[in-house]
Amino acid sequence: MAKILLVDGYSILNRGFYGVPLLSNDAGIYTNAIFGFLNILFKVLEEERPDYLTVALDTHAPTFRHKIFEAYKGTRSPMPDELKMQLPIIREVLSAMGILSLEKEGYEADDILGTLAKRCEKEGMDVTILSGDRDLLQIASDNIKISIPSTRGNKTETVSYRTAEVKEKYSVTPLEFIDVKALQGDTSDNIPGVRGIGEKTAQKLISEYHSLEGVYENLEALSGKALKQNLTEGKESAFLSRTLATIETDAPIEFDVEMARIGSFLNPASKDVLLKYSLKSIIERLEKLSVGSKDATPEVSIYKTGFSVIEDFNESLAIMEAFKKAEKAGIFFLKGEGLALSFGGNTCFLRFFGMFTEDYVRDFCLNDTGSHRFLSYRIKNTYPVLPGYSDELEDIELLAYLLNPLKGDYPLTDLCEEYGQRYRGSKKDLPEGTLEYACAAAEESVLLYDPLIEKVKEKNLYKLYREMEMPLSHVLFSMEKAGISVNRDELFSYGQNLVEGISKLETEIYSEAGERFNINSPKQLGEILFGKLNLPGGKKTKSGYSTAADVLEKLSADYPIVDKILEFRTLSKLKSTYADGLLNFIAEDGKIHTSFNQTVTATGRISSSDPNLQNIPIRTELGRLLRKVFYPEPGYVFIDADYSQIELRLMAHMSGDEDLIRAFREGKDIHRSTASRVFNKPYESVTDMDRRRAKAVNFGIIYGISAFGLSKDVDMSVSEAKKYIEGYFGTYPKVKEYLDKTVAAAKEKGYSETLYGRIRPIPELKESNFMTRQFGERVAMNAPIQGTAADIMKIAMIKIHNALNKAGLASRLLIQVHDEVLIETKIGEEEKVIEILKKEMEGAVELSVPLEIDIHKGETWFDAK
DNA sequence: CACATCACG
DNA sequence: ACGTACGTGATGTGC
Repeated sequence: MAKILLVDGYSILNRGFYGVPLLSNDAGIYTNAIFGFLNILFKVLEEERPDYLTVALDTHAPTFRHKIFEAYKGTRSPMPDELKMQLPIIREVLSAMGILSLEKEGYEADDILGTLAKRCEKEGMDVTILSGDRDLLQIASDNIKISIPSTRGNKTETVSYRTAEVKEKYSVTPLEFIDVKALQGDTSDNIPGVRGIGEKTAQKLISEYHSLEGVYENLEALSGKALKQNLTEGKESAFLSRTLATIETDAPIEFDVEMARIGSFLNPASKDVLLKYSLKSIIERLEKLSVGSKDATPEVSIYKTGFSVIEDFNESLAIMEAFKKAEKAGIFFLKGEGLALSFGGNTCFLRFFGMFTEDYVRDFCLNDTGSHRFLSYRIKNTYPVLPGYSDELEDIELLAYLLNPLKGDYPLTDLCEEYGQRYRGSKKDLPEGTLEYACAAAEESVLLYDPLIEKVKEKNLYKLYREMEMPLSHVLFSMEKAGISVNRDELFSYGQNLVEGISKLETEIYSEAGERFNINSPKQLGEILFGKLNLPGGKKTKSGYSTAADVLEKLSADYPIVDKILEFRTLSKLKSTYADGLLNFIAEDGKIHTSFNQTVTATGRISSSDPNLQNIPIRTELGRLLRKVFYPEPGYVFIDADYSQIELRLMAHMSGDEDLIRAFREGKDIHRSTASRVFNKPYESVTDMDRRRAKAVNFGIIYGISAFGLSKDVDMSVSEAKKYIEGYFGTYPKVKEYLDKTVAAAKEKGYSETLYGRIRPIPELKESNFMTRQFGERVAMNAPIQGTAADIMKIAMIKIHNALNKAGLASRLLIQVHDEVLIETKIGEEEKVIEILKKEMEGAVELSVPLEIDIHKGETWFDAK
């Protein structure tokens, strides 16, 4: 049964004040009441182990009940200043500790407690009210327990009352207790009662007659003249007192029990606050505090796989301690669930519960991890519980990726099979995201680390791993966590604006086709265009006609329907993938947090998914407008930096071609320069057409040249394209030489290599199929270029991240798009950020050609490009 | 689940 | 004679 602890804030604070000698911190602020309050609270938390906790406070305005009693003012004894000054502090402390506190103008804390208690009881919860006085006894029931602390010496004991205990002690029911108070009065609560009637008499009368009405109906039967007279004179006061004494149980309080769920009391904020008030001993106590219900699940459960799940605070802490001391241990964090640890041959899952939370683990369990190796699988996802980055962290997935980047994914079962380790989940991989999977990941991180690291060292990939991929994983984590702000309304209306165009084109297409069909179906579209309408350019794919853009573009001039189809495609792409698609990814913080994948691409590039922020439109005007919905946080601007022609510069460097190198050193427009040399024209006389063709050739060179590909791109004949390529190689013979050499080396070694030793196996080179082998050759030419560019950007990102941190700047890396980075820049830090970008990107590596970047600043991503 | 298409570098 | 440019990820269709 779920359990809630409701605390009468000021009454416990009062208890604390009088129970603890006056203490003040260095600043002369008294904190003894806070100290006493927290100690009583923790004591009860440990005893009761509730799931939920709420503290009720009084506002300082007069309450409804007291307003009707005119003598309100002046009767309450003044609060000592030393206590009064602690009232705001308790709010600060509770808030920092993440404890829900409630107050409502016009209501006393009692009313809040009574209301919440009854409401929670109705929902089937077990309720404990912690209060310093007995007013709350009227709320007691079988499910509502009133706990009243009493401090004797150093010890705090609590006395608890449910219905039975109230009856036993006071001989009245909880409800009758109101009437007792109505007769007896309560000076501290400004309840007058009946003059001359004290506790004993009041109890006796109500236990006999059960109510004020009962007492007055039987007035004649009472013995004692004075008593009768007192009662008669005090009748009006008695009934008024009852109103005053009755605690409201239906106050209009907004309360969702989940707001009250107990989390981690100890976090950076609460630690700061507690230190500020010299309450260090509270921090120590919190570190040992064990709270949280154990009702719901057993402390330890064991899966068939043999992994155990721990849900006991003390045991979790003990395991964490042992874990920290282990020389080598596996760790795998499962968001919202807990974490799997594996060391000393044992693997278990510590489930988050109570105050054993993500924050708690990071800030207090793993704060000082010394020099122990923590091994993980995709450690980026475990960084949330790790306090910082160190060279002692390891990631077996990155190791496996470096050894063979072709796979794209690295399931634990595969790795186990490849490196001869047992896998507890039998042959099939355990379902991802489960506690068992997490355990297996932690365990296999330990088992697979040695064989993997050995292989990595053997293949000279260690430096790449240690100095590039591991530090980068931390940078990527930081980027993912930061996220990029998106204006939801603007994104939505961007999508709405597309709808009109889409439906207009739709009807036009239907009318020109003479029938309705699914334009998004290439199959149906092909039938209409090439079957029914008989357009030229028939079959192409195995499943029928090709309706790809390059095919349709050739027809668009002659057939208006084709142009409309192309526009329809553009618009529906923007709508479904970008407008609608991105809306689904806006998190509660108003940001999109993409995943930057580090083990996906064959070349060493990073990829982005869920959503992909590396393919946000830019090439067309309409698409580009989408970038206006990406904006920096208030007080920040975007600064975007992109490498200029990095791949061609690398081609110049790696081939060593003097003419190409010179062109870059002289700062020439590289496509124009290429055109000038290849077509034998003065630089100034190069036409746009010349330049466009040269640009296409340059791209071809990077992609692994083929005449057919080039001919398709620039719409010329294959033989013409061949001539262009020959012309290019004639002009830049070292490039030709380099490409030939690169392919030959790849054929011999079976893989290509970047400047930094990153390898890409190319099994296609050994295939008998000519086509496949050709493909392998293009890959062999492209991978070192694309891969080296990726390496350089990775180096730059690490340096940028570290430089920003080291300079103490608030600006941060948000997005990487292969040759571009986007920095959310704090206003005022622009110059420093630009300086860092220039230094770290252009200076990431020394080549025979300069590396240059273009920098743009803007209020949105649109403006920053 | 494969395929076609198209968004980016 | 073959029939392609390199690297990604998301969407919608249709088997």
